[in-house]
Amino acid sequence: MEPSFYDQVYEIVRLIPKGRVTSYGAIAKSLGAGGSSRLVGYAMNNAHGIVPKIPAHRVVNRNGLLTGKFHFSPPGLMQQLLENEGLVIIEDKIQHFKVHFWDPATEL
DNA sequence: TTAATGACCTCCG
DNA sequence: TCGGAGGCCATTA
Repeated sequence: MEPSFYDQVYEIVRLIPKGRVTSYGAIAKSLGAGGSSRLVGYAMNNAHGIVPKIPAHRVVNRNGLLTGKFHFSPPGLMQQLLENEGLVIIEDKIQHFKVHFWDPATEL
């Protein structure tokens, strides 16, 4: 099976350093997909059965809002994991998001 | 092959 | 400032 968009997304998410977060659009752009931000989220949907485990909790939307937290079980797990990384989450939104933001296109 | 889906992003009212 | 609708592209059935 050739490396598909999904594999690219998985690899990028796994490269996210601890205590850092990124956005779907940033990942898509770094892959050269630009407008395929939805594909990143769609890939995360399949990431539940991917190994090694994908730190999807480090991937949020452009506003730093935990839009996909409801896909976790329990839904509060995503916030809990981010807080464990040293991040601050209030009302399902990452505080100082731009400070903890990790741009794969820049870091890589 | 066509049609439908989606953990988003951006624009317009 | 807040809310709603459309568009983007790859994967799956």
